[in-house]
Amino acid sequence: MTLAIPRLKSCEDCPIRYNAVCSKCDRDELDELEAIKYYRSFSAGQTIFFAGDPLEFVGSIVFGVASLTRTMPDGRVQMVGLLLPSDFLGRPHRETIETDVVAETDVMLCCFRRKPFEGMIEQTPHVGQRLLEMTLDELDAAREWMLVLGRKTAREKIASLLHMIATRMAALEPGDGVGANFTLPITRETMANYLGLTIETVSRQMSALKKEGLIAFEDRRDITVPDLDALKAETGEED
Amino acid sequence: MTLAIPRLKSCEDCPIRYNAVCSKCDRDELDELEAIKYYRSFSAGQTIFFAGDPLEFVGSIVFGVASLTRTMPDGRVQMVGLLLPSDFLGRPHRETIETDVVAETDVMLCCFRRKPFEGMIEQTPHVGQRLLEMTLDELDAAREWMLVLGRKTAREKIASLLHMIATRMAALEPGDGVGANFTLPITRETMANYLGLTIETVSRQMSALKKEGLIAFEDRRDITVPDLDALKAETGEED
DNA sequence: CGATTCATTGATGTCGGTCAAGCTTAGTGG
DNA sequence: CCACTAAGCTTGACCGACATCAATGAATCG
Repeated sequence: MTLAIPRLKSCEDCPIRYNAVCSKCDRDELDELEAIKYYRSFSAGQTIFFAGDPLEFVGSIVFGVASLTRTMPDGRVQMVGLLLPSDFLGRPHRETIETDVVAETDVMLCCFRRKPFEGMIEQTPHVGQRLLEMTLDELDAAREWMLVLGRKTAREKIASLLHMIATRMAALEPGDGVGANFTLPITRETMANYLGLTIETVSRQMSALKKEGLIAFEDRRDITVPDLDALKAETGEED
Repeated sequence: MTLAIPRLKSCEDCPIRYNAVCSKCDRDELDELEAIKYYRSFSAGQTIFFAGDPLEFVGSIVFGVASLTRTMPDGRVQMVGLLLPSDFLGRPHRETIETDVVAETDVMLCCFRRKPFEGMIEQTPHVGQRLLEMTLDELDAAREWMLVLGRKTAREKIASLLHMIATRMAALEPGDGVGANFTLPITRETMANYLGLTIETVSRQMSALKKEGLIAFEDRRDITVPDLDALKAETGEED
């Protein structure tokens, strides 16, 4: 598969200019970043990093979706993060990465070699500050997800995932505010790995939600949520 | 209950001077921090913050153990973080806190009012840099925990928790490197809330591990692990 | 048009939850 | 000092939600 890489002439044209790790940078700082950045593309299914790999670059998701997963020696898999456009990939000050990183769709990354980027964290305050904000947000999201994994039923887990994706997708391209339409960027297996379930349970709960009219889909990937609040009520987090 | 608050004359005497958010600060930066810091103590069982409270201060655990928990409307509880000495409490740039924070043991905090502290993050680079490191470490830990919650059996969960506590406690006061002795800072109920289990299951698995000699305890709180590697083997993360 | 991957659905099994009873320990007051 | 209480823990009996095993269907691709 070949990937059309949009030619981004400069950071000013970049779709994630005002959300990514560079969003607080002024003109000068951006020039510095621009000097060390390069783009890389991955097609759906490709592994970007294997757990244990030396972490040669960090960067931002420009478009596409990537997942972070951990695998146990006996093969059990748990997804521990889902990276959408503008999310940051990698861990400054660490020599290796401890999760697999997989492109769930075609992905384009804006990469920085790790060492020079670490230098920039020390020297250009706005990079470090933004990265701190983003990391704190991700920590909040991870803790939210711990509640999902530890205490929710299969049905609530599915509803939570669908609601989260619908909400995050909607933030990228807003709809009418009541319902939502989106293309699931992940397979049933990936959903199962995210939710700590089996694919059979995911399938059954999707069918149940469909039968009850909370979601609709024909081809398993294009999901319609007629009423986001009704779906939210199934997540177990409403009063 | 009254709490003996050790009089810490200055940061130089502080037990967490070289681990906490202040650890990279030089003399001048430390003076600035010292000007806005104050100590607060909480006795075991006290709630430090309720979810939704305005976040007036942030700070470091000087001694003791605190937990972060989320509660669902119907009462289900999931612990999402365990703070040991030197860990950071609070979220800069957020007006409210979204988890309950409870002192599991007597706790002493080194507090900074949030607003001035946020100013310091912008102006004294070593505070922000250290906080970024610590937040990235916490994110790694949260992701590790997602694997525990999503994919491990009850037995593996218990072994993982005991191994984690034993290891972290040992780092604070090292033993012989093979076994470990420690006082569980949390009740069975808190363990259950951390692991996404019920207290009955925790109790059963503790009894099972005890019967098999992997752990030993008389009074439910003082745990002996004769062989940390043997316990590790029960976590499911060994080859 | 097979071959392959992904998803759905059904039948059965099991791990951990629920319900319930009893035990241990610590604290309180007579 | 001992009775009384309450909180925390343990253990057993039973049950149900989700996993496992298995068969079939739908979509994609060479």
